[in-house]
Amino acid sequence: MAESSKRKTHAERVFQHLRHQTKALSAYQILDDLRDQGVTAATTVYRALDQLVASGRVHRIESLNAFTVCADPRHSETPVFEICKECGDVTERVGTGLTENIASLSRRSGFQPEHSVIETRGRCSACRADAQPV
Amino acid sequence: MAESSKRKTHAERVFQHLRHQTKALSAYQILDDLRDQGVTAATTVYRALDQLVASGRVHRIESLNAFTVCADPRHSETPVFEICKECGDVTERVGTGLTENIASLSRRSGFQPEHSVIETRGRCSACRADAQPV
DNA sequence: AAGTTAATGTAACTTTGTATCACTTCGTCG
DNA sequence: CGACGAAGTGATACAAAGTTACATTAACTT
Repeated sequence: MAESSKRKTHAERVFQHLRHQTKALSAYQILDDLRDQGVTAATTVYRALDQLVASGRVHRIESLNAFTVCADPRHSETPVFEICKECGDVTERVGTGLTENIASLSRRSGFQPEHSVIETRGRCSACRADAQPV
Repeated sequence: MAESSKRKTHAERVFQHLRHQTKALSAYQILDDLRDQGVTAATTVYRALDQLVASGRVHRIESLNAFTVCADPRHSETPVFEICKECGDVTERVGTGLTENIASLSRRSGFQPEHSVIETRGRCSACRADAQPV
């Protein structure tokens, strides 16, 4: 296997696995899914997730105790996660001015924000369409 | 005891206890604190918290797995919780237009929000003052 | 080859949350 | 009054989420 000298770490495997999901996965779910790729320890999964979150490639969804890939690691705006309570899909939205909104609130209260979490639960457009009355 | 026929439930004790805190408490912390008032089961604490959250008297802080009283159960705006990473105090702020902000984002994406969580981690004004350089 | 560091594993453990079933308390209604 | 049902509580066991401590292996350096 000459060409790809990239060492494949478990962190990379975790990332790749998350990329192919539309839902956020819990650490233990990831562990289960990756057992056949040689990931056997919860510790390892958590370490991988720590790195990935620290490097901004993955987000933790606090209200689900779960993880999902970052849609676009380049921007710095605080993202909003839309969590559909029917299908469970998680969608990241960015660039909404919410960061500034929170920051301005903080200016008033004297609080210095460093990291914000915005998660909203509801129904995604697909599920709304499905549930349309006759 | 004629006048107050109110039976004191554990839910009420949990609420009263939370009222006197500046930090959010975990369910098990509450359990420990209320043992001397006869609360002995985690189940009971969780049941109490379920009720209190459902009735809007208590909020769950997702990023802490902890609970705090609602500052003002009357309004319907989505609150922002400021969590100081130094002293741990949690402060609820309301009336910032964030609800509308998220709603307008949703209008674009077709998502129908029902409940939002906004939590921001940083330093409160008191801790900033303490840490002021010479 | 030896030494160092990064990656992984094992195992035990803590914290957080739920399920089940039993028991008590209390109001209500006949 | 007494039966009955609903609400409140507890004990126990368990499941899920997360951490700690320490050993081991793979890889990189010199």
